Amino acid sequence: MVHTKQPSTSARERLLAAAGELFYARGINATGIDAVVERAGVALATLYKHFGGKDRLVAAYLEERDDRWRADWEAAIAAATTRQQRVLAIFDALQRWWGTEGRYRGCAQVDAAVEITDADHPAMAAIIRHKTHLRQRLTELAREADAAEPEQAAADIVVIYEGTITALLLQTVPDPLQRARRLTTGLLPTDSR
Amino acid sequence: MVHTKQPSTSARERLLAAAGELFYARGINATGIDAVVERAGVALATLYKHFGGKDRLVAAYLEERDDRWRADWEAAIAAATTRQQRVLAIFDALQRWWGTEGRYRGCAQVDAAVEITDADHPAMAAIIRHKTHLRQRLTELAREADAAEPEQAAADIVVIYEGTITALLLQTVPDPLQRARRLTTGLLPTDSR
DNA sequence: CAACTAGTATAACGGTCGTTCTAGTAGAAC
DNA sequence: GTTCTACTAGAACGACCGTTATACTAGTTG
Repeated sequence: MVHTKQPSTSARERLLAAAGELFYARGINATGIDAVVERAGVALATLYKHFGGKDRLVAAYLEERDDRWRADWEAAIAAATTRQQRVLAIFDALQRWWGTEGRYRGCAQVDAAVEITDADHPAMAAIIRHKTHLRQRLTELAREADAAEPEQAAADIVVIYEGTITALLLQTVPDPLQRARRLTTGLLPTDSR
Repeated sequence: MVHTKQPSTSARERLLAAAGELFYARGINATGIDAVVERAGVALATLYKHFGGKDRLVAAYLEERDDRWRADWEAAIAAATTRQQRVLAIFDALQRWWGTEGRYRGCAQVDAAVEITDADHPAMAAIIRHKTHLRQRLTELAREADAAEPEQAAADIVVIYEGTITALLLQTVPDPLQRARRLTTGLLPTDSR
């Protein structure tokens, strides 16, 4: 049989897309390399050519997701009208992801941190990178919103943010996003507009 | 019921102890049944005799941990001096667990919810049971502390609590426990004692 | 004594895991 | 026209997975 059709997207992109769907939906450890390859419609050797192994594919999956998250978050920040709402925009972005995912499974980086126990795993760097940026960007936003202690406010918001994600995952609490916005608002000076 | 309590203490208990250590430290999916059996110093058939399979062993592991958590939490509540501090006692108990675990891996029930995707898994009931009790008990404590809306306060505290656990796991934030106590205190009326 | 119980040790089952290897094809570049 | 690149299909690997089965031991109990 002749297989002349050239794929519209590159093999690497389709591998990342397949890995993104399967790792997030079924978990990293429960998802075999064969399943990723099959969903991507790609040869097994191509995966090893591009990523060298499962561990590095997992790391790439987390970084790709981080990139997308940052873009969506920044979009939500840009759409906010007040400096206070720019801080709250993280929950707008979270709400969007929560509603968009086929079945919400929480933060991919946190999930990975739960599944991976080896500290030397290449995915660890991606997890730390994601959470470090989260805190730094929130600190900037809190400072712009005239928070008395921007670093402290940002750290508090991180706690609230992580709790919101878990609450959305477990469905243990009604309206966690609304709660998070209210709790966060209490940490910021009232908007001068 | 003819099946009265036999003095079969060691085998079952040692299986639960081994499962508790391995599942929590290495994750559920990454821990094989053989490793549990080996650590427990027990025959493989004994595991199947008592639990019928891995899924039910996982569920038993989560329930055993929930029992221990409740006991420690209640002890922390009993040790608190004011009604406000009785609400905050959940963070005393959390701090104790965080400091006691060899290596803290977050809430076992949340970790299990991340690893398990099948909604029919017997462990799901244990997870829901744990989180439901959490909210109900917090509601009682908030009511006793004269919170204006005990259910709402308890739900807020759950969000803060879950966020604290994730923050402790990822070490992404300084002093999450202190933060949680301060945020929670803001949700309660000042103590009249 | 005989039956039952709880436990032991060991082997085998079909299946999946991540990884490596061989061999081949289509198209672009030199 | 040959080489190079990106990809394909498929097989094989040793290891481990959860589960089941067989056969045996020791202590209790009727």
